[in-house]
Amino acid sequence: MKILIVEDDPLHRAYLHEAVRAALPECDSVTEAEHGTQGEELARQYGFENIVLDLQMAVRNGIEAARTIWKERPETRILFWSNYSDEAYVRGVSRIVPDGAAYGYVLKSASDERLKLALRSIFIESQCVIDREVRGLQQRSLGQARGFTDAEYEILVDIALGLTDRAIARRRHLSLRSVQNRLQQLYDKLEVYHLPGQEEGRFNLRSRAVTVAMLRKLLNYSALEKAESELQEWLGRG
Amino acid sequence: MKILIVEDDPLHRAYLHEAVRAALPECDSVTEAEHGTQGEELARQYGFENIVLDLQMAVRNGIEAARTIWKERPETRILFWSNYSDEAYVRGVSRIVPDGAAYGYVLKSASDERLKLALRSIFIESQCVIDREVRGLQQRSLGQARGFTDAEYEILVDIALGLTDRAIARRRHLSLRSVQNRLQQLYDKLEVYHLPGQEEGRFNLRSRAVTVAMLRKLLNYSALEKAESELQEWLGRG
DNA sequence: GCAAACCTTGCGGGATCTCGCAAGACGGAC
DNA sequence: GTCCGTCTTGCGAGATCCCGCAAGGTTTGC
Repeated sequence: MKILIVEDDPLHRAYLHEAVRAALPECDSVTEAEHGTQGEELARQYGFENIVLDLQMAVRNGIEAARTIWKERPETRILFWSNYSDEAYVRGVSRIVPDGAAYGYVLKSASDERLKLALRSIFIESQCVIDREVRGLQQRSLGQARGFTDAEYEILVDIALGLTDRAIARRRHLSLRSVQNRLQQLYDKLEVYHLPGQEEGRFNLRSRAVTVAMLRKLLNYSALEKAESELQEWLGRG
Repeated sequence: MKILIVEDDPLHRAYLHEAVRAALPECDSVTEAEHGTQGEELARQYGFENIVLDLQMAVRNGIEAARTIWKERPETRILFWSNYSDEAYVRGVSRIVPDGAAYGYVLKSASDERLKLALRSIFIESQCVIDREVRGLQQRSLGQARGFTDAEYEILVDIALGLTDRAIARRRHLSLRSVQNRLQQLYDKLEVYHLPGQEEGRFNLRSRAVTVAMLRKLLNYSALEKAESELQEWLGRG
């Protein structure tokens, strides 16, 4: 059995290497990659079926890497190992998981024991292992109950990018009024209406919504980055 | 000589501990704290004069911790050890350094050798050691040349928080038109006017400015968080 | 077939934002 | 003193945003 580790930070990489060795004695080869792009190349070149992948990487995002890896080989087993349980990441991951693929999501704050268990479950048993804390988010995120619809998330991203109502309408093939409707819906859910302490005076809803979303971790830097590059692409075609 | 290490991540904490031991044989006691609050308490309780401080921490930000530590004891020597060289962090740090205090800023990506050198320079020689990459930012950030004025940064934060022009005017004791002037200035510097590919159509400048600032790392999550709590405080006094 | 819930769209009005034009205040350079 | 650059402020116009009201369409369940 061969395992590929893709992780930015040398310390974490070494730790992972050690953990894999300890948890999986049946593993006879551990390879390390220092960023997403290198990870993709190694995965393609040597056809790794078991990958441990960091989500936050400077050069190439874990989500981006996973997307291309899974596109070329959907049965690859991937364990995501991440610092945070931001909704933006969780949503990103669950968007790209192929049907029936075995994957896992473990936080870096997890104990050695949890990590070991996850490694064995995924790579030996092909089971999905999702960290408790992340699981909670996933439910809300996908189950719509109290969480965000795709439509709402989409428009949140659009205003975050700085698109006008008109531009959003063109991009999403909607009328102006529909865009504004969705915006109201978003504002409702984010509860951005009145300033907390004050009686009179309100926020600029559009900007406030984005910031509240960031503070609540519905949106984060890498989600913005991804959205921005998608926007650029759309503009190019537009 | 006693040294306090304040760092979230157990791996990095252990690495730092090791590095301190190796670089400073004259150091006879190394203490570890797991987050900012604990770091503050330990610093206060035992009067540490030499502290290695992580900037990104979940519980209490390194910048916040440093602020209170320096308030109580301005001659404390602090080495900031950080993942990123975001302008938001650099600006945050240089805002709170007391006059004449010895401090350092080293990136986590630095080599063992660089870290060791920095440790000795700061804690033994009381010299300031700023990482190359960070230094560049600092020049631009403070020297105004091509960088951002305090006024511009301030208004950037205000619109990021979702304040209206009127609210900003009240908060900063300016007229409406002055606020709008500063906004135009900000928009100029961030170059948010026309969509790149397109001929017609524009951005929503207000939202776009915030996102561009985030993408350029003039603003980041922890800066937003801090600004939000300051806003809440201001609203409370209202 | 009908009702209820949801989404989409149009219209219109009031608030807000963006910004050109222009006048005054202040400080530094000569 | 005088000139110049920077910052502040007022006025006003046009664009955009926020949103109530209301009509039509689709889906779901009875």
